[in-house]
Amino acid sequence: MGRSAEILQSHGLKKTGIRIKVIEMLDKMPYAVSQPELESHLSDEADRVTIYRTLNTLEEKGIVHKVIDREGLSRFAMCSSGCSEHKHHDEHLHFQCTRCSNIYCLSIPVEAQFNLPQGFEIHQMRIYVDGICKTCN
Amino acid sequence: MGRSAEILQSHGLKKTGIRIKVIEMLDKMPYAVSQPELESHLSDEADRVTIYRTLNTLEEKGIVHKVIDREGLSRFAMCSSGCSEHKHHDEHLHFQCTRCSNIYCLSIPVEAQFNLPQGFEIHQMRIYVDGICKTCN
DNA sequence: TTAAGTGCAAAATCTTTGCAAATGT
DNA sequence: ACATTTGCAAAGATTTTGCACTTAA
Repeated sequence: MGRSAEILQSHGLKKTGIRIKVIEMLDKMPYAVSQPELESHLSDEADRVTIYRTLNTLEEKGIVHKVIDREGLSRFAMCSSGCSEHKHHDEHLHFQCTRCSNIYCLSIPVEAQFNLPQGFEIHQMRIYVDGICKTCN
Repeated sequence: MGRSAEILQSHGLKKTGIRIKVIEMLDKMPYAVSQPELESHLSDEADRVTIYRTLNTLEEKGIVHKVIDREGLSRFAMCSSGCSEHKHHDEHLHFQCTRCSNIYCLSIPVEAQFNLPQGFEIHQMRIYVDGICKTCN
């Protein structure tokens, strides 16, 4: 059984053709993929609505995570280990290239320091970096 | 002449009623305001389309800046000094409350350290913090 | 006076929902 | 067999565009 099928099975999801193809694509891509990108790769095999539903399901189960880009559009990437159904461990750094717009989820250690004003309580931090990616550079 | 009118004049924009009202509202609010919020405050005085166009114009001129929230929706806040027509100095910290969803643009010093992989070049960093704001706490 | 701004209608995107048909287990 | 998933159509939500009318300078 392939890695995609294993992932689905271990999360209690049916191993359908579309889910496997979506996971395989996200697994292969070094950056977060938008729904339109997925759609154009799967256009003859899957309906747009099914792709939306697949992505939502995979996100709910902690298999992929959604990254909102600079423009407010959703992009999806495989979760690193540490995500589960109800908690996304999503403290890595998101790098969006200003040239190709691709978002790379970089698993690098980040240290950040700041003092929130009185009364503010932090739960989670998300860091976005804009710049030029290794492919465009 | 009021502060809003002065801002418009100094950026070479006509001082229209709607623009003044939008700036006054953003100026008053301690957090970033969404288009729907503005719309409900101005519904009898301005068309939805005009609000969109006003916000875009003000953003282009460096008067307000747009913050994309967790859900990918746009919210707008007055720019701190340091923004100009072509460059938004937007390195402050964005705090979004998980309870009321309001986004506070906090002008506090932030120190962040990380090493990007070879070939990645940073231009700008954006930090988003999720948690509980001072009003909900 | 006249270039810019506004309102209305309509379109373009992106995303979700309802329901019947198809599919995985 | 049966609950889940899929496809299609339709609706929602957000944002943009076209064009005639209005307004600030």
